[in-house]
Amino acid sequence: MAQAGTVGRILDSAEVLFADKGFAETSLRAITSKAGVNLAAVNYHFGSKEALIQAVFERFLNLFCARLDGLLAELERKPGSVTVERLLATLSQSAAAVQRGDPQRVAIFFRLSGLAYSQAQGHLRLFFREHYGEVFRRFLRQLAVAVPDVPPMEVFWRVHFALGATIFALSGMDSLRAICRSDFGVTLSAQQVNDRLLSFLAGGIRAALPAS
Amino acid sequence: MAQAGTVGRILDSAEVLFADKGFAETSLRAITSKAGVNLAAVNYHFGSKEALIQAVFERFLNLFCARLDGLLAELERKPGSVTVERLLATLSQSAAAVQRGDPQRVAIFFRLSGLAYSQAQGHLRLFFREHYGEVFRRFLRQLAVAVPDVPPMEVFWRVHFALGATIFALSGMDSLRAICRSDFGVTLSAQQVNDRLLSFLAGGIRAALPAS
DNA sequence: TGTACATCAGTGAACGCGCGTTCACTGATGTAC
DNA sequence: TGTACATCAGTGAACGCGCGTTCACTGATGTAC
Repeated sequence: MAQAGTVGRILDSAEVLFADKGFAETSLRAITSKAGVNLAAVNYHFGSKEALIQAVFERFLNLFCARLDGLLAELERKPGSVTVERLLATLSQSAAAVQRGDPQRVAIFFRLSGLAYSQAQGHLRLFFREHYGEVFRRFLRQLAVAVPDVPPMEVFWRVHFALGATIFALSGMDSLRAICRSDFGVTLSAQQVNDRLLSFLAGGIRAALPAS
Repeated sequence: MAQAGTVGRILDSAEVLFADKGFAETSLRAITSKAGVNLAAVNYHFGSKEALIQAVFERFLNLFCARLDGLLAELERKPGSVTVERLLATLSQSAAAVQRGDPQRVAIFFRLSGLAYSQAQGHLRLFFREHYGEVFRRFLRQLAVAVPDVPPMEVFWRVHFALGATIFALSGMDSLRAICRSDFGVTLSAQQVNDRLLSFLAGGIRAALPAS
């Protein structure tokens, strides 16, 4: 992450600053000075700030989706044994593929996802659906098989609820861990938070259906 | 919402525009021209843009917390009968108190909450904990009683997971309902989405504890 | 091997624009004597 | 009742600043003949 070329250094700096402050609040000047490159280099290599934001996401999502795709293919080869827990663990592992040496990058990934979701209703959401909708539907299909008592449409909703809980919890994980430490005197590791989250999600996905 | 004074008209316009585009992306010029007031009026009445953002939240949170406080006090008078479902319904009702005639305002409230959470790690989070931490802890206490099998620290985490699912789902509700309609041919009402969310949350809060 | 030209990463300085904020001012209403 | 002054909501125009973007330029490397 240090000796990369100009393009790589811009991406490295941009993802950290974006995750920290948000897209609008991070200027190209901040990014390029952190990266040690010329201000004009962003527009030279990426074309615009918006395109840079997209490129930052692309680097994360390509790693994540490639891993997820591979793991889902593996699971498809042994049907019947696929449980909710195993599918959730699959997502966990895919997110870990994003690390590239720096464990902090998983947190950055989730903070960026949270930002992308709440801001920028437009271009990023579209970009996501276009490039990664296929993997997502593949995951949904397997999950529907794992919980045969829950109709597909209910699975759809519950996955989105779960997505919200995940992004929200993991993007604010550091503050939550600090509060937990001061309120309960217990210091949880990231892994322990993750285990708790997965239990919660599995419980939600398998919950009793609402009376209709 | 039409014939209010300058201060009210500014707040009304600001909350809609902030919810739609985010804080940084909404200019005071956009707010004041929508409100039909002079640009300088924001700084005259509120002091700064940041103070305006805080005032927008204050108006929502005062309504929400007043209602929640009242309902929790009622529940405390009849202990023993307090269930997870009833506590979640209490939150639902409190959120509805925010409407003030316009049903859209609940969605605005949640979109703003989502924005506040992911952006602006600083002043808003602090403001929230300072002014509304007491009601929040009161709610946590009652919830811990309702699920005696789940230790308080686990309740803490699960409530934050639930908060994430809620803010995420409700702030993006319109898009999710559109996807649901196109993928499953079913049009759900806001109330139906809400019922599904509450089932999911109850399942998550009552889930089996992770193996430690 | 030498020369002319093309390509391309990167640069430094400037551009115009929209932003939040400020300031001197107006006009209406209230208060003191 | 009349006059002088204070208060306050609101205004119009301008301020300086930081922003994303552009542009003419440099210097190194590759290619053609």
